[in-house]
Amino acid sequence: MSADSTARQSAHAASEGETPDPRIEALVTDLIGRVADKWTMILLDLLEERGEMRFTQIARAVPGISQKMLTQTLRRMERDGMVCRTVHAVVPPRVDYRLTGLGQSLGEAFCGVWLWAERNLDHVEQARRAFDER
Amino acid sequence: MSADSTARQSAHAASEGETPDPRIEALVTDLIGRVADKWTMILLDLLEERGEMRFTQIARAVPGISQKMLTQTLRRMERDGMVCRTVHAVVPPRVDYRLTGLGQSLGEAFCGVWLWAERNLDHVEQARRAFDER
DNA sequence: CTGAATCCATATCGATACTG
DNA sequence: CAGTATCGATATGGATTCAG
Repeated sequence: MSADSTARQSAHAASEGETPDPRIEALVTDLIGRVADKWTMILLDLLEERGEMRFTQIARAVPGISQKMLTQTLRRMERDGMVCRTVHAVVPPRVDYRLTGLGQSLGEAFCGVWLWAERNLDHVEQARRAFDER
Repeated sequence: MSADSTARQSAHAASEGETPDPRIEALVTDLIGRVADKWTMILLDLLEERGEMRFTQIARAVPGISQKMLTQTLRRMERDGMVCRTVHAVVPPRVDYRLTGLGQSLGEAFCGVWLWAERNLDHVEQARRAFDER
């Protein structure tokens, strides 16, 4: 980690310990907080793998999700500029969702986390069992 | 994204659309859900930047966090094998926290997400304003 | 089919007070 | 100093119902 963009450097530069310029920290934190929830990440991964999908198709591909959370998550992703929503004026209604360039770039950024999770899954579960035995 | 580990491939291989082997999906999802919360990510970043830190030191370095959440997050990270907790038998008490190898590797995996957030912060805020004006 | 709206249970988090 | 315990407000998420 230890991000080395100019923004983050300025946030840590001044007096090192005391959160010198909280504004950027706060914004980044907020953004990550929004972006890093369970469903957003799953949808990001799904849409990157499968390209354009319609509502019901997504719902079927993500077993645990409720229709409410699906709508909510897609809306927020649309608002954040991650996905593009296309409404086809047909009956029955048909709405397609696909990642924008911004969404794709975020998906790529998260790729490392997915790989890490898959690779270290056993490791984490083992650590948990060891911890719980005390 | 589109993780290409053997685990994930097997999860998507069989019948492509219908979540063929939900077990691995569920575990990865769960793991990411735990790992990707706001405070965990911030602590991960902080400990990677600063190395070993003690409790109060961390609390001061993370302005928004409550003492409750700090303890809770550190405990969960310890349980998941991300951080190592060292209690020094002195008075007043002194407890040091540092990332394990597992924690470091996760921090590195998240580095890309941090950089993305910093780089695309303006982009996202602009997208939100555009969306909200409708 | 694609939602929006409502109800309700639970989880989360911050504030506060107390302890070894 | 480094926690634990508790309370209350708020957020979150699922189930259900209704609508264009």
